[in-house]
Order: sequence, then C-alpha cells, then structure tokens
Amino acid sequence: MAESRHGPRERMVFSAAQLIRRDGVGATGMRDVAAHAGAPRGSLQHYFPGGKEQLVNEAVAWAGRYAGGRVARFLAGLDEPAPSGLFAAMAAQWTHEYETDGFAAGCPVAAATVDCAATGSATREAVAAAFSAWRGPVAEALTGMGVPAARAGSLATLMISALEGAILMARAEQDVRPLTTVVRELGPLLDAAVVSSV
Amino acid sequence: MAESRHGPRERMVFSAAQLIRRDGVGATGMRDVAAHAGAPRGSLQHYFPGGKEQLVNEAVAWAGRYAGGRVARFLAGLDEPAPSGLFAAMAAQWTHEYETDGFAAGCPVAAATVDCAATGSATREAVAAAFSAWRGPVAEALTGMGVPAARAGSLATLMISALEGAILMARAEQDVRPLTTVVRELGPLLDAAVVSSV
DNA sequence: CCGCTACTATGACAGCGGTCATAGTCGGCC
DNA sequence: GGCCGACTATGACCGCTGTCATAGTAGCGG
Repeated sequence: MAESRHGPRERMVFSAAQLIRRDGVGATGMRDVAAHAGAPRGSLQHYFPGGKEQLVNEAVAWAGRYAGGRVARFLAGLDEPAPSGLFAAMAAQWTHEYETDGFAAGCPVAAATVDCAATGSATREAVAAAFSAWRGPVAEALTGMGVPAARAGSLATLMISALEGAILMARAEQDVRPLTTVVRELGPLLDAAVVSSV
Repeated sequence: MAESRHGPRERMVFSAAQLIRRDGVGATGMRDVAAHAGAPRGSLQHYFPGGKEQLVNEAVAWAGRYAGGRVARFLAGLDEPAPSGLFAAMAAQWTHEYETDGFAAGCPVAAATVDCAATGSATREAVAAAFSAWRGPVAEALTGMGVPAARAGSLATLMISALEGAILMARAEQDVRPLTTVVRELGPLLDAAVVSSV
C-alpha cells in the first residue's frame, strides 16, 4: 500500500478527513479513525494529546493545504489558461469523484464548519485558515491570468462559495448537475474579468 | 409568546430546525429539542413515532418551505424588480442575522446534507426536496423578471449554491464579507440574463 | 360513572462517545 | 546487559443518546 509510505500519524489525519467529509464531525468516532487508518487505537492519544478537537483541526488544515495545492496542478493542466478553465477543473474533480465513487462524501471543511462553527472556537479558526489557504492560491492564479488584483480575491471567494454550494446540492440530489450548471453559468463572468492584454 | 399560537408539534419542528442549523444534526439531541420548544419530552414519541429521523426530515422540509416562501416576500419588497435585487435580499437576510445575532447558526438544509447525505436516504431525499422547494420559487421569480425560462433554473441553482457557500465561509470567518462579495460579483451576471424588453 | 382517545410524564435500557489509566513492547544507546 | 524513550495495547469509566415501556392525566361522548 502506498499509505505505508506515510507515517501512522499522517494516515490518521488523512483518514479523519475522509470520514469527516463523509459522515460529519459528530458521527465520526476516534475508534473509526484509527480503524480506517489501520493504526492502533493507542496511538490516538499519543499523537493527538489534544483529543478529538486536535485531530479534527489537523484534518481540516490538511484539507485546506490539499485544496490549495491542487490549484497549481490544475493550472498546469490547462491548455490555455483562463479563469473559467481553472474553475471547471476544480469542479471536475468533484464530478469525477461523484460519477465514479458515488455521492457519499463532501468537503471536509464544509462539514467541520457546519458541525463546529457554533461550539469549539479553535476548530472554527482552523476552518477559516483552511478556507484562506484555499482562496489564496486561487486568487493568485487569477491574477496570473490577468485578473486585476483588486478583483481576484473577490472572484476567488465567489468561486469557492459556488463550488461548496454546488457540492452540497449535488450530494443532496445525487446528481452532478449543480456542479456542471455552476461551471457553465459562472465561466463567462470569470473570463470577462481578465483585462485584455491585446 | 407568539409561539403559543402554534401547536407543540409545530414548535418542536421549528426548534429542531433552529438547533440543527446551529449545532448540526448529530449534536442535536431529542431532549434538547423538546426543552427548546418548551414541550414535554413524552410528546416526542407521540408526534414523531418515526423517531429522530422523522423529526429531522420535517425540520428540513419546513426549512425548505420557509426559504421558498421568503422569495415572494423578497420580491414584494423590491422597488424595481431585478435578479440582482432578489439575490441581494436573500443574502441580506443572512448578513442582518449575523450582524445582530452573531454567527452561531447556518442553514439547516446544509447541515442536514452534511450530516445525513451518506447515511439515511430518507433524509437525503428530504434535503433534495427542500432545495427543490427553494429553487422553484427563485426560478419562477427570475422568469417573472424577464429571464428566459431555459436559464432561470440554472441561475437559481447558481444563486443558491453561491449563497450556501458564502454562508459557510461567513460562519467560518465570522465576517459577512463573503456574503457581500458574492452579491456584488454575481449581481451584474444575473441582471445581464434579463432579455431586454425595449 | 364508564370507556375511550389524545397527550403527558418518568424511568429504564442498551449502546456508543471520548478520555483516562495502566501495562506491555520495541529499538536504540550508553 | 540495563535503561529509557517512543509507541502500542487494553480495559474501564462516565456521560449522553435514541428508544422503549409503563403509568398517569385531561377531556369528552355515552
């Protein structure tokens, strides 16, 4: 298994993110995380003395870094860089997963937000940081494509908002249509923000 | 209290929605719902023999009807009907709540989606129905404003997606900026979809 | 008064949650 | 070897959850 390359601690964080995005924070048990990661239960309190909250926070932070890191790879995969293409690639990751693996899972950051925004301020801050770690690279990518810096941040917020909402609706309806719809409708707006370099 | 006008059953459904949108489905206990509604605990199994799932489903359905019903009132409150105005009114409801009551609560439909989409197919269908009961009136309102019927549904999906995502980010960051940003960036796109009646 | 239905009121139960406590194992290093 | 730190392994604890069972009350038609 490729997972063996990663240490047990990393695997547990990864597994926590996986289970959280499927079942939510409340329904994800520590024992489940250990079992899913193939890690001993005793390691939980060893690596995460802060308990469940620490594990959740690290899972959220990991998800944020992962999402932010994907942006660069999406950019590299575009034939002709355009904001709409980036957005389409971001959404395509989800449509692909839903079409091949089903609609079981959503975004772990969204799950943590819903379950921990009211209680647990530490987790709330972790979620905010995750969104920031995601929005940053998106905004940078937009500026790199010719979007004025003043608007890049706003459009990044819009892109992530629309994507998160579409993920929710897609899971609810068990249909990727919300994702494709959002990509189609938002694409022209995004491309129109590029200042023509002609 | 005005709540006394409603029967205890209705109050419990309402309270369930309130607690779910604040703490999530998993963290909301049946006893909490009864206490919040000022209803006797024994009434739970009387009115909701289907247990927690039935209560959650009805709370979600109520939220969907509520959101759909608000659309008409938003429309009536607009000086000059425009898609951007409707969207701004939808978002303003949230910014107002967040600015006056804090960022404790989110959308109950989103919470139910996150917590029950993987398990509990009945709840998943209830969530899908709630989104539909929300999207329908929005799409109708758009057509009434001159948006071609073919695009109204798509734009309604986009509006709700962006709004839900912005709600998530606003709660995470404890700032209404995502909501205002989404309204500002999406407004022109929405108004541009109106076929000129000149 | 009886019987019936709607609703209320408690208590108990089984299960699972996160967390603590304790003991065991392994591997390196003086 | 002997020690020590890192990690593993279990078991127990307490609190909470949803649900069931049972008993009780209020109102009403006969």
